[in-house]
Amino acid sequence: MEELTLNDQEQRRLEELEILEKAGINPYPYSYDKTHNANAILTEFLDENPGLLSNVSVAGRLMSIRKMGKATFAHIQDESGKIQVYFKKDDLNEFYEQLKNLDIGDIIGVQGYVFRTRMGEISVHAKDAIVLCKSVKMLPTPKEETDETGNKIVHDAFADKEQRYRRRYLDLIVNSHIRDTFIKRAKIISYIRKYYDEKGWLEVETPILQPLYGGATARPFTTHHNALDIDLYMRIADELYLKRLIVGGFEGVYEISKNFRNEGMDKMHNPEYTALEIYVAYKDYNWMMDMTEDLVWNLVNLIHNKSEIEYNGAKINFGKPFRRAKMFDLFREYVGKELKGLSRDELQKITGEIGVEIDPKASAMKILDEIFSVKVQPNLIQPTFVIDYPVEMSPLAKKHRSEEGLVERFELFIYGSEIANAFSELNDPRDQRARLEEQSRIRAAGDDEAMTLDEDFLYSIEIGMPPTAGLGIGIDRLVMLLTGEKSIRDVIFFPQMKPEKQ
RNA sequence: GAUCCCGUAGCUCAGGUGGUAGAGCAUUUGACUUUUAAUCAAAGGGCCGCAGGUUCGAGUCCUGCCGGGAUCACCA
Repeated sequence: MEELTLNDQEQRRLEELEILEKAGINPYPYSYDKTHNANAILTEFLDENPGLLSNVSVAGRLMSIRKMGKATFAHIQDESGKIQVYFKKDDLNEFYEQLKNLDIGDIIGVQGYVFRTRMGEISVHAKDAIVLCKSVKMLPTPKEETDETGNKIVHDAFADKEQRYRRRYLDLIVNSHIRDTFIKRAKIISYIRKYYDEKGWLEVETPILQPLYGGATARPFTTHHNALDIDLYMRIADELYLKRLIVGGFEGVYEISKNFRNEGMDKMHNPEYTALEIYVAYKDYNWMMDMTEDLVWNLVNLIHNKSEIEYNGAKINFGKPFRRAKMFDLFREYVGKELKGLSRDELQKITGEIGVEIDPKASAMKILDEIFSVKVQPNLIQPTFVIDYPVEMSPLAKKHRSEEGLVERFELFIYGSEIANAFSELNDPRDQRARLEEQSRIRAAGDDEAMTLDEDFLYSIEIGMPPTAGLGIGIDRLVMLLTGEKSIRDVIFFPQMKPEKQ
């Protein structure tokens, strides 16, 4: 028990528990035969033929009780929704007496027939009922009202975000609509699996504990393996392992992986988050763009049954094809200047002119990145593939086939947020070694986010990787977009929170 | 990490210039055999986030700390 002292209501519930037991009732029985969920009853009931549901059993959590002497109405809530239950003293012997020992929050099973009340609500008339779990703590108790226009008004909603995140189970019980967000999340992930599996690509698992971390620029979590007495890092990306599998002969592999990044938290970042990465041999980034577009289009239609959605007041149209724009063209469009080929100092001068603040020590790459995120990115509301990045920004991407100084890379932006990142994967071992060595120099110069040099990965590239297209998608952000949620914490069941200190 | 705002009953919230802690819902008792934010009558329930300080007196003023939210910085 968290608290040593019980409040009066907790004490009372424990007393009720004992009363039930003394009456020979097990408040925690082992199973219950449930024939229907709440939603099934509501959809299957026919006023012309109520006999169809003359004997059903439902089970769920008591969410409201309205006692009227010798009759009692209650709502129980199961996974599918709520159903009203009607208890009539004459129809129930000892259970009606036990009703006074039940509270909101207890789980019960009810068997009886379905009917429509005078007030018009489809309800289960109880012939028998049983306690399935006695709750000994109070539940936050919102009340719902339906106004004349049919809108639901919730009173005293359990709205404290901190409590909602820390005690997600309460949030799920009481704010039942948030359940939908997580059901959609599960649908999205399972659709992605189906989409890839049907194409014959293999879902794989690669190490979360890695002796060297790589595949992205980010600070890792460090942990320690006792038997080996070595430090290990929790993965920041699975890219380097998935490419090893392509080297090994698989021609399409994907992983839906938890990545861990030791960085700040806010409504777009949780220290652990879910990424999808996929690598397909003999393909390039153009092909991957088509595939990404098709996948995202399908997901939007899966969730919304149409290809235009509204997010935070903005209409977003996923009609194919998505806009495709070269990075430096976007700079011309939104900054009004040609930034291609400019030196670091020239870029810095421009930041002053256009009012973008940068770290005075920032590299040319970082300055470009900063200008992009301040001046360009917020304008990319409609789905936009930004393509062809400077080589320095992308140490794992293949040099552009026709444009000097660029790589074949795209990122998909929607509502100003980066959803996907992909490239024609670099498979020239000489170039790959040179790029990672350059990263090591940057790292040695003090940028602890630059990539580490993974000799085994280089070895695998030296063995030879076929031409390959690779893609990463931030699943949490995609789910946010598709469910309309504004904070990553609302699409993760248990977001990271600071521990509460006494 | 920085700035601003917030923390009072199980939940949602009130508590001008400091003066014995409030409401609605929830809970308890009673009435009520088709109610629905059920209703009516009565009752119980609080380390006012934590710790200091100012004061005769602090929920209220000051300082520090803990937790949260928003914005910014880093990142996906």
